[in-house]
Amino acid sequence: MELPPLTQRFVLHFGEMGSRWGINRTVGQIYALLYVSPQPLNAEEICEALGLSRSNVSVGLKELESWRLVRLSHQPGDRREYFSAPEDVWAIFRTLAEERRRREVDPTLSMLRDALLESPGHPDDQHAQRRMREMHDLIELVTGWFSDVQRLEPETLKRLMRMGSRVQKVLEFGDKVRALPARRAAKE
Amino acid sequence: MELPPLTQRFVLHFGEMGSRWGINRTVGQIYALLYVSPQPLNAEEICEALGLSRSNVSVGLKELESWRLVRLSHQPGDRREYFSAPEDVWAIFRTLAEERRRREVDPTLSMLRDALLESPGHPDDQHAQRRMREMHDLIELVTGWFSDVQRLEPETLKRLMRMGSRVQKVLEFGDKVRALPARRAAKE
DNA sequence: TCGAACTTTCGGAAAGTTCCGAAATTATCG
DNA sequence: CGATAATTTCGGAACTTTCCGAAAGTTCGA
Repeated sequence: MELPPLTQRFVLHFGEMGSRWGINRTVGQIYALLYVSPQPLNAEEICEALGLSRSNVSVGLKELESWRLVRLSHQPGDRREYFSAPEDVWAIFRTLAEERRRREVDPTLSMLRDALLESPGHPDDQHAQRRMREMHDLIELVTGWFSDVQRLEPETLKRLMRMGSRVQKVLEFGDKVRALPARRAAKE
Repeated sequence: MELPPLTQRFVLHFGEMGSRWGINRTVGQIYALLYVSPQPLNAEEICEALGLSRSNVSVGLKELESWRLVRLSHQPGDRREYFSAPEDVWAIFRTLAEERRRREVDPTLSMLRDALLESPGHPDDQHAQRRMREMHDLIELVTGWFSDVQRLEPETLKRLMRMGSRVQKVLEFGDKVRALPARRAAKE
């Protein structure tokens, strides 16, 4: 691997972090490289740059595709596939959040939904079910809110985030102004 | 393992998910058990309930402690340690978010900060650094906002989340009302 | 301070993951 | 329809993680 120094540091760091992110070192390195690369790269170039075997890179790219984190493109008069990360870092963030949700929370949510339909006989299971309901409600609230917010324009989202906890003020204020039954929030 | 059926399903599910969450099966099962258990459990009881070795449970509990996800308690006249999950599922959620941030994003943020102080010589590194800045700014914005919001009361937070994307409206509204230099947001 | 009750650490077997090179497969061009 | 370039799959070696039982360490009452 002979990359310019900053790029190298970035790539190696992502490789190390890979395990914590639930992807492996190779996949982390590949994505880091694509992310900072000024132009799309083909598989061979990735092997070259990172000192990985061709097959390993192939599998790594498939993995990244399954995360919807890479874009494919072609160069005229060249039938190799070229890979790149999306330009917009917010798009990457959103995809990551969506995929993580799909893999890490949806299965649990559906398991909880099923469990809540049962009528437990054992008293311990009755308590367990109450706990599951608490967890279920929290997850629904958080993920539902997340997908709402994800539909906002990046600019709106940025503005919202920069407000931080000052939203609270606005919220209270808004409440007072439109304290009319017709405009009340749906649930609760 | 002979747990009542609902509890059993919950425990097994968390075990399976464990790998996706970055903890292992055993740790997932232990936490699931503590979460639904009507009272604190000692290590021996956990072994018993889940059919795990004593040492394995010991390590698993240490792991959960390092995540700050378990509470320790004692029974009068019994010097074994009793473990439980916090009552409040929001507290669990917050701890999880904080720890994940600490482990999964802070190291990257600090690596990026360092990288942004350099003056890259290679042109590819100059591009790389621009990309790193984009990533850095996004992470700072998101995590900063997160820690702001985390300081809100759970009730306020719930209200905020139930509003979903309607916040946008309130935001625009608030903007119009207090369109005075003195109250402008700090950054932009 | 001794010993019983707990807890943790250690060493290694079993299981799982990563990653390579070779072989097989697929796609594209003449 | 081959020939050839590109990609994917396969089999197995190297490495890592998980998890047990045994040994060592800690804590606390008598």
